[in-house]
Amino acid sequence: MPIITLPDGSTQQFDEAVSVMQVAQGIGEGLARATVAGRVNGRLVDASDLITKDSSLELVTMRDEDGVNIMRHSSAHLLGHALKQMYPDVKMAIGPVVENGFYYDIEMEHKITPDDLKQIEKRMLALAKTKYPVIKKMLSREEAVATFEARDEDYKLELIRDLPNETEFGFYFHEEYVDMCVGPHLPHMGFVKALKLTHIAGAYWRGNSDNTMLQRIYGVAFSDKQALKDYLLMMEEAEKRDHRKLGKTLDLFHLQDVSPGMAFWHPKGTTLYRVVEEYMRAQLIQNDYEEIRTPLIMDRSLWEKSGHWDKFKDNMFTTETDNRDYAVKPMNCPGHIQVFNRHLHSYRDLPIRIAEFGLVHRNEPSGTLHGLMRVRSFTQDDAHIFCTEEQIKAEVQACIDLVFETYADFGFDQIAIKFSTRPEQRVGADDVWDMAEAALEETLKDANLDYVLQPGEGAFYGPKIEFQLKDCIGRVWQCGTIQLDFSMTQAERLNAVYIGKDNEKHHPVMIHRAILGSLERFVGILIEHYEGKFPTWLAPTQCVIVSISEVHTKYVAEMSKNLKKHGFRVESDLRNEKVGFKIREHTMQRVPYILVVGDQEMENGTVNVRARGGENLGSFTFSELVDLFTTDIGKLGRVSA
RNA sequence: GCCGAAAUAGCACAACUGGUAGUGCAACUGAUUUGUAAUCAGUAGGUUGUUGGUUCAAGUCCAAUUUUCGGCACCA
Repeated sequence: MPIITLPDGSTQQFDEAVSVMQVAQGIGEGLARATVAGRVNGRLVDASDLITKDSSLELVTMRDEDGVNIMRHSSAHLLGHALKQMYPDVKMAIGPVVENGFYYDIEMEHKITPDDLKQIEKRMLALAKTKYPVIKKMLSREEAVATFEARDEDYKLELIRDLPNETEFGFYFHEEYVDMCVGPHLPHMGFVKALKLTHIAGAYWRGNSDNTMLQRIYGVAFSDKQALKDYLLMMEEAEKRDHRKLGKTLDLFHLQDVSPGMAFWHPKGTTLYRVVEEYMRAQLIQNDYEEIRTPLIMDRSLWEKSGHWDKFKDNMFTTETDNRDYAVKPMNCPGHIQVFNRHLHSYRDLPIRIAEFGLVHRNEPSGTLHGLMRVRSFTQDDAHIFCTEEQIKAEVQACIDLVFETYADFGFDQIAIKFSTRPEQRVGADDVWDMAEAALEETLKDANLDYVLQPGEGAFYGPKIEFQLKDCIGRVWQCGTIQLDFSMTQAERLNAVYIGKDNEKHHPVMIHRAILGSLERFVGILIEHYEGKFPTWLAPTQCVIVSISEVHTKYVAEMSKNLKKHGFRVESDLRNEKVGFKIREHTMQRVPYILVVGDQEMENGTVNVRARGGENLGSFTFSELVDLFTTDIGKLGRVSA
């Protein structure tokens, strides 16, 4: 005799077990039609599921994000339904929900083409339009196995085998198609209205590169057609921000197949890169770091000793001369320890913070390269802090503060934090790892920061905190990192030493830290973040002086010279073109300020200022102009002053 | 590295089933001396990523290779 409590606090009593849908029908026909699933005592269940005891119940509709995700999940089944009709030999693997949609991994002879995708999508929508009911049945292990054996679903059978303790399996029947799933799913397919298959890709079975490669079909699905349209429009807008595209149109950098994964920086891109680097250099000085430079190529034995060779030799560039093997540095830490060890240190010297804009090379697998985001040659704003165990927390805290301050100056406030612990392949004893992990985690907790734990994802020498930023279409890129390392400084590794209070030799703790991470990647993210409309302090060209006719040439030259004296990045446009034409070009190049100079301005000793975005700020004298620029540049990229 | 797709002038793209590689913008030259998102006219520009093959004939078909794109795996 279940008593059901609804979200408004009202209760309903039933004589016997009742399904979610029946309760919905009792409340109203319209609500029943809209019901996708139920949330019973906080747990999502199918609309057909029976409630047997006293429970709270919320009806889940497509207005609920959970409802939309259920529809997405059922859309994956729908994809299976359509595929099986069109390609009877297809074997289904897994089909989960992802952000905005779903995918299904499948195996079959025929390689799906983009054209096929359209046909499959058409079939899916036609099937959905019939609003056929989805019927759920719980099957015993034997029945489940028999069902999939009859259908040659090898992958599904493997999934069942891997759940040895499970006695019952949820099966969802979509007309002649059947899929196994914990659910919940739609009561009928009429809820699927706004769906698009987006792309095909390869994916390893169970995410393991030793396994077969399957075909993965990605799709997106939304509650209604407008939401789908909005999403597709948003993706189009996002593509316009792509740093690879803007890198070309704004003449910032290019990539060329003579050097895959290594950027050629053009003058404008170099300026942008340099401003970022100089900002970081100023931060180093403020925060008591010492900047150094170390060799690009070092003897292989050093990398063997550090442990990098063992783990990463396949990804290291090497060279050989005079019968010696060298490796191009993939990290800066071994070099920094050489500089630390140039003389004996006292405990009084610690912490010692050694920084380098370190150019590193990593032979990343060819398939991973991606514009400036994943490259083979990049500069890290790297630093290593040598300190005592007592100093760890204060130093890590200072690093975290610096990360947030720096990101804020660049206009980022959405930052995800990950905390990664010991991996399987690692150096160092477990009690040392215990200590290192505890130190990092405590600092995160003390700072009241939300973070996601990633067990087993740490570096081979220590646990790490990672700071991640999103690119324009939601891909997440790691930028900053703070890693704790008790191993590299030990005698059997690179043997960094200081003399303690006890007059004995000790090995310092080393904190590896980078704020921006890879300068290349960070610049790429900046390009996308600002859509190339950089705040004035970053803009490669801060203003262009545009002459109206030839008679103004000299005045423009003088104005340009004076602005450059103040350190502004100025270009002049003296071309024999109409003003409208010149303004159009510089606007498209996203220059923050266009200064127009004609007879009037020359007479009054002023310039007419047009701000990016088209606003005319009016006439400015030279000193007013300097004030305007100085104030603007001083704001850096901060969202609020 | 794996799966799939793509590569044509500086850029964006075209060239039906194999039959003389085009268009727009940019560039260059000339005219125009111009007031806030495109002045007009002309000129030049390509061994169709590379190598090999099929064919009377290849941008187009086949093979290899390089790079790029979308994912997957990887990411010190």
